[in-house]
Amino acid sequence: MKHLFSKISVKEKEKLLRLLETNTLSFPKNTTILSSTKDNVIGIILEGHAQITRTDYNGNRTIIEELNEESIFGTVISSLKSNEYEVMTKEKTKVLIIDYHSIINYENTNHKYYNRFIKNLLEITTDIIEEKNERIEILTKKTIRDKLLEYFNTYCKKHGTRIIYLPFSYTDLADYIAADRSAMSRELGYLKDEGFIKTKGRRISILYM
Amino acid sequence: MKHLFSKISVKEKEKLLRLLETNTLSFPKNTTILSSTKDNVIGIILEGHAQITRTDYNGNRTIIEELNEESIFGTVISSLKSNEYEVMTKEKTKVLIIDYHSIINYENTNHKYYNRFIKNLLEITTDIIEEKNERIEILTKKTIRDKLLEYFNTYCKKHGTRIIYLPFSYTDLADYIAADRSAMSRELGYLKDEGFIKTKGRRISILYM
DNA sequence: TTTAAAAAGTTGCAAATGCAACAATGACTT
DNA sequence: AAGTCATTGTTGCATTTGCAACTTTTTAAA
Repeated sequence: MKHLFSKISVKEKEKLLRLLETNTLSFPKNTTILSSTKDNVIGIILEGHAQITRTDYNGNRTIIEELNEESIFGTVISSLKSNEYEVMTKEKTKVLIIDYHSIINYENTNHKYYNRFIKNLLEITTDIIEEKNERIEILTKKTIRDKLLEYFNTYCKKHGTRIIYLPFSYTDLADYIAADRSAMSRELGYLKDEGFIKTKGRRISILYM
Repeated sequence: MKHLFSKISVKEKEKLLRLLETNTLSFPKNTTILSSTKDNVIGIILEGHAQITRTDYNGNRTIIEELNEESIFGTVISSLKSNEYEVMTKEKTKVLIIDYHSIINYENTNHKYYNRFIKNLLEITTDIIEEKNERIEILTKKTIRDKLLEYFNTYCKKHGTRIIYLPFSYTDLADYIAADRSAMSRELGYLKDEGFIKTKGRRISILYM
């Protein structure tokens, strides 16, 4: 992921943060940083570790995203508007919060670093769109098998490989493709039986084609 | 949708387009403008009318998006990278194509209108992310009923109303929520029977709570 | 090393859905 | 007004999937 402050010096960064509506906040472990804000904000993890989680009406909590140092999150980026989502610290965490409107409404176009910042943000948002498109492509497939194959294809194309190292657990994969975990497990079993894939832990080898 | 050239004068716009790698192209009716480009480009319809379509392996073509004057499309925005997609003119159409990398790599930060352009583009991309998030929210629901209800809720919240005027056909809605059209039709029937909604053509009234 | 807690695999079964085929309605054209 | 084409509604049936409940395996913690 591109960085919000790339090509901006530490001094310029400090100036920039003074121009915008920002807050540097520290949170203890297991605290909610953000939940369903109407305000559009962008947050950056300065130190520590947090997670975006979702709690559905059954009370099941799933982890949507891991946030480590330099990770970016926010209402502009994720769908934090729904009250099912929250950003929660997993350890003592320092966060920089920037009001999105103060970014957009700031009008002095002479500040080089401000313009660079906007451009960095643009690059990040286009990357995010690409990720979302990939996921939508998967989610619109009608069977679990097709969802899995689409996931495998996208992964392999991107990494130029036939061996997949899942970046998360199978439980998370089931969430990602919006399928029941046990049903997905069953489907993976079929794919193995039919000789399309081979797995060892979170390593999946693609054998077809 | 925000406009790519808002707050940029006609003269500035012309200067800008000379700075960037752009092409103004005219296409006759029923011609393919773009299909699965490796290049990242942004296109703007200057005159005419086109459609983003998708043709699946069965040969079924669906319309993904209507493009009218000032509409923006492109590999950065839609998932045009898959060869299932293409942008096709429905009448004689004039298009402005801008190379995405020439936008990002241009480094002279003194041009006010260039910076404004980047900012406009940023606003557009964040809007797009929001749209994609909404769709993902729908697509991750496990039943057609839940998908429909999520669609209704999002629509109503956004428009502040209990009456929905579908912006497209039921056939398209089925595509949007990734469900079989007849199965969706059946589910809408149940929702009517149970008194949750009432429909008249493409107007849907929400009766529950 | 033991213990606890996640994660992953398995399976029967009921429910939801896709598919196919066709009827009905509505919109548009000549 | 007739005819064509797209959209919408309907229904039987086979398939897929979610769900629940339980086992096995893996990982992390004490």
